[in-house]
Amino acid sequence: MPGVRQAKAAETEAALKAAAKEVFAERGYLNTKITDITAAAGRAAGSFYNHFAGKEELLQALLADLLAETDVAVEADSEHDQDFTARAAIRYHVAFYFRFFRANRTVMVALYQAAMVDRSFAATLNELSAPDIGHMAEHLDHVQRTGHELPGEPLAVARAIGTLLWGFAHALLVERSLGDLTEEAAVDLVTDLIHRGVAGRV
Amino acid sequence: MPGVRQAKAAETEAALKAAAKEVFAERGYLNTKITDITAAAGRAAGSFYNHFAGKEELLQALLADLLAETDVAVEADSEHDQDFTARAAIRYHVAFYFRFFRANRTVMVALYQAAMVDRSFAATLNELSAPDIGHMAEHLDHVQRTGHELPGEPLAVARAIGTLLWGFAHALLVERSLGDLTEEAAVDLVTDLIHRGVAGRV
DNA sequence: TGTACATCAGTGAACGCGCGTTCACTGATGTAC
DNA sequence: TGTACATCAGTGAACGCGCGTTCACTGATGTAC
Repeated sequence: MPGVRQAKAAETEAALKAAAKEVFAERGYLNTKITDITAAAGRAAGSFYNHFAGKEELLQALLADLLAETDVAVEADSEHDQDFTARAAIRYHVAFYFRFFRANRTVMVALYQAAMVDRSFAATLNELSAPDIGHMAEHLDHVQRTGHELPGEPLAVARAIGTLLWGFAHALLVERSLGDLTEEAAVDLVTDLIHRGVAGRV
Repeated sequence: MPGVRQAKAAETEAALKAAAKEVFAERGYLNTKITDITAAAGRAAGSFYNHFAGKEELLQALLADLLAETDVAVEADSEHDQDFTARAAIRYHVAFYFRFFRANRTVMVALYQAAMVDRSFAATLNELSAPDIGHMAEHLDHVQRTGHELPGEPLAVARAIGTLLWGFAHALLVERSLGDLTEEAAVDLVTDLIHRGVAGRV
């Protein structure tokens, strides 16, 4: 049975990643020690370094996994209503964002925490959101060209929307500081805010 | 000259606080070592513990100072237009928030970073924003009672606005991820978003 | 198919760095008489 | 006003804990012949 070694090693690496996600979710990236991860994965401390140079590299691996999975989902999402004056089009985007955030919150929040301490992760986070922002800016540009008065430059408005989306998803799904608001209600609220803000009326 | 000791001690404490702010602003709360603070203040490491039990307590002292100063400013702010359907009323609030954030960003961001690592600071931050949110919720309640259709419950909308304000001020004044957008333009953009979102039209 | 050797993932005790925290000491300020 | 002693803020070297990281060792897998 050739490749048994490789398979075992891959298994250990996967176990470390899975354990890292668990323990990040539980106590946060910044509060997590290497030995917390290896313990949760049921491996010896030294084993970690067969796979990752440190906690940062592990996080980057988690991000790489996330991006690999997400490419597919974004592909499927590319066929959507372009007209940002239509509430349904905005809602679709907002719901997509919330779904993405919920599915990947552990890694997203870990990245965010890492960014507090390490400039390179801050840059990574910016790069991550850039395509989304650009995408929204295009939609907004179209809105503007069809005669609507935006509250600012398309790019600036897109950034504002990005901020609102992140902040709201974070408040709802991480801080849980939005009372008993359901995700549905949150999506509707954010959708309305954006829709009104963009299209200029109810 | 009685009280010279007290005065010297108070001076050292003030120097430590001032140095802490500097060094927090420079490299962030989480990346700051006790000895970074004492070095910046030109004191010996051991001196720190004559004044604070640790970095957390120092941060709480900075917060206490901030709150003491701010009480006055908020007092002066209490005479404002209550009608949140008026753009000017919203703009006043937004501008006030941005001014506050800019004046106190170092401590606010330090608190935010501390909250990533320490639940009790997360609670502190929530308590800090609670009055503001409540205040806005009242305004929104009034808007609702005068026949406007809000995008959600007043409290939920107030929280959304709080999220938007924090996120935008943070992006503009800390991350500097909003391009060359000026603070004026940012205030106008956020004002428009809120105004349209709340009042339902331009 | 079997034997001998090489390679490698995993182990966990040990090492050592960084940094928070302590503490014996100093010199100045305060108090008692 | 002066002297003797007490108190206290500040000092910085030393201590020690926590944790990341290493490394000699083990046992299993792979390779050569």
